[in-house]
Amino acid sequence: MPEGHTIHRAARDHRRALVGQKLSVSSPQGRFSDGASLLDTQFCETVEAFGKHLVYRFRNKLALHIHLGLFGRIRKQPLPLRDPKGAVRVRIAGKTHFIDINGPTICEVLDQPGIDALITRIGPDVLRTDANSEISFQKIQQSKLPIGRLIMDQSIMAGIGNIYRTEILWRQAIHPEVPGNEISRQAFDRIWNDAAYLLAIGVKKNAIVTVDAQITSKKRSGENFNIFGKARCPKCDGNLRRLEINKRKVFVCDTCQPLPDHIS
DNA sequence: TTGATTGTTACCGG
DNA sequence: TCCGGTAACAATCA
Repeated sequence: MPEGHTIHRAARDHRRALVGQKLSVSSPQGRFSDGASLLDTQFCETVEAFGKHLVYRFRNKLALHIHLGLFGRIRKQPLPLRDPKGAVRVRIAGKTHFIDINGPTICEVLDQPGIDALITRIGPDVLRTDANSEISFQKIQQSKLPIGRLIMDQSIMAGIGNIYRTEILWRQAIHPEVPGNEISRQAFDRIWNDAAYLLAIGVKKNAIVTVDAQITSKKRSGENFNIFGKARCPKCDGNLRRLEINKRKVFVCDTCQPLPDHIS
């Protein structure tokens, strides 16, 4: 696994807690399909992420595939086991800690062909050093859809979510409604590189932080945004505009992210 | 109790 | 085939 690789929204030491350990994997609320094949005590060989998908590979050559969706959470706690809090779909217990996975939208056991199909289905992951960004650029260049939609399409490029979409485009002074086929190679590279930079920070801090300097972290979670959910642009102090792309909120500063003249 | 939300997929129709 | 729209699903918090 490439170093520095993300485990989406998971605790930083999640991997260390699992890899190489003898684990008991259970499904307290019976929600993963084919669970029986993983219920026996197993060694976890790797925990790897492909975009927002998590893959836990076990020595028996099967893998647990998790996608947290909007609401899923991973919680790690020291042993001894406690009662599950909320809807725990999977519980993984190691030597010193146990991990509860609450409310994932995908929770299934895959064999190798299944994993291969998953990796093929999603686009290049901005956090992977082996990602081929050229594939993403080609798809964007061939599309008239707004760039704000394209960079969040996980089959085009994997990793960016709704908050990062707004924040990256603001940081790179690109209006979210510019069509993909009007995005230059240079602009695409800035988006890709900024995404890789910000997501790596997110992995390290286990929080979404898109401001450059460590300003106040008055938020409980430690998260810090420039314009997402805000009223005024921190750069020009102008009013931000709120729009919707794909039924999701997007913020834009029309001054700092000008739309080309020929686009109304 | 209600609404909003760091997400994805399936399906339909133009 | 592409693209927009809608619905379904999920858990938690304010």
